[in-house]
Amino acid sequence: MARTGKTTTDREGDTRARLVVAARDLFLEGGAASFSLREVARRVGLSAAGVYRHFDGKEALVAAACMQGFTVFSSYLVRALDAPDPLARLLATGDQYRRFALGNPLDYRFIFMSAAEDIHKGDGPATGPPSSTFRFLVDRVRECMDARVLVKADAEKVALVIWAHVHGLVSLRLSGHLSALGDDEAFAAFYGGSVEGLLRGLGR
Amino acid sequence: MARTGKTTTDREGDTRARLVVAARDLFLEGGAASFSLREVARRVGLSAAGVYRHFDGKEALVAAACMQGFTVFSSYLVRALDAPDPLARLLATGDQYRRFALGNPLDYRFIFMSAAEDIHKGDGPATGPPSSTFRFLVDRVRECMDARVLVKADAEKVALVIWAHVHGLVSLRLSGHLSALGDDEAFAAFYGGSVEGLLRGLGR
DNA sequence: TGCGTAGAGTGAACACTGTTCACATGGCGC
DNA sequence: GCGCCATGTGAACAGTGTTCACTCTACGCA
Repeated sequence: MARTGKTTTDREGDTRARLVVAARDLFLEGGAASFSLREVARRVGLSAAGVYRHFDGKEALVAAACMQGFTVFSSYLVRALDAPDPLARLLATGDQYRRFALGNPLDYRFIFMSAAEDIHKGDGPATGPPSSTFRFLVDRVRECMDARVLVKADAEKVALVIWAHVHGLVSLRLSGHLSALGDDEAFAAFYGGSVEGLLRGLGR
Repeated sequence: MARTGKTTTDREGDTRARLVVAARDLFLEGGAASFSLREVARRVGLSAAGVYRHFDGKEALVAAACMQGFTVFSSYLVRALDAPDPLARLLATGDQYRRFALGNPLDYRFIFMSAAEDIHKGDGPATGPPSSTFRFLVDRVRECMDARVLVKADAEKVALVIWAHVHGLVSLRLSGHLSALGDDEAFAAFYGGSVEGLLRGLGR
């Protein structure tokens, strides 16, 4: 059985890590459709069978490659904390979300647009990386409620509504259905007005 | 070159149609991942090479199979016209959209969650089946504006906002990220409240 | 009536893919 | 020094999409 946890020796961690970066490179080059375990092995100078010493199969390999997307995502989100007040931080959170999605479309697709069982399989409904970043949004919402800029309500449910709204805009954009809006800047403007309308309805 | 337009003889239309239904069956059984051109050919009693007399390749075959999803989608949407007044028709449109997505997840994924170039490739931004049904939503929005239940504004942009909101809720649900909400009925309730909040912000 | 042609369908082949198997090898602990 | 175990290998298997040269059959036309 392949080792899925932490590394034991330097050599093992070495080739495993090299497999992950090669897999990530290949994934970012052509997406999931043209992803090939054998090609990854080729780039690392390993036989195809050798990959199975480190990963349970193709799916596990691409999953490991995409896990790095979560780190990138977090690095975007955390910048929202620089904003001066609760409402600005909430809006900045959405802005960073949009920036991440448009700047890293393949990562975004994998994290938010594929069947979730593939990622955090078997766990409860509130586990896995997406939900850990979701808590970040809940905190921003609660902050706004405490500051009376949003009406008091179930912060988690309000956060879900905001998430769904932003995700809807962003994922339609990534799928090309909002291409009529123009370039990314025009989309950003549309996005801003849309979120504003939603927050208005949420009782500000 | 394979014939992509209308049928010429009965026999040709026959096997082409049989290929499409077999492809659709297979697609609905296992999704795009386990879809195989050879398996479709097998079910129809055709050699794999024979498929290329009717379709340009695997992608064209699954695209043709999924085109039927648009018909199903339209049959859902049109029921919204039974509602008595403009606002009810707008809300019913969203409801039917949600019902279609949850009842036909694979069709929904193909139509709204895959890269749009794969579907209406080469055409302008405002063509293809998704936009023809989008006009249905625009009409419902305009209807509401005429009846003063929504503030007058660019109906297309307001429709985009509503579409994105509903799509966000539905696609997060399909990806499993909203499973914490409970069963489909609980999700429907959440969905209703969410859309209500959005429309409130849109100036009702 | 016979002929030619165009389209439908075929099997074989090619170049891939993911996965498994028996086997080599090299470094580490006892 | 010996044995063990993780690491790695090549070969093989079953399957894939796609192409190619080849049949066969039905139809239009002289």
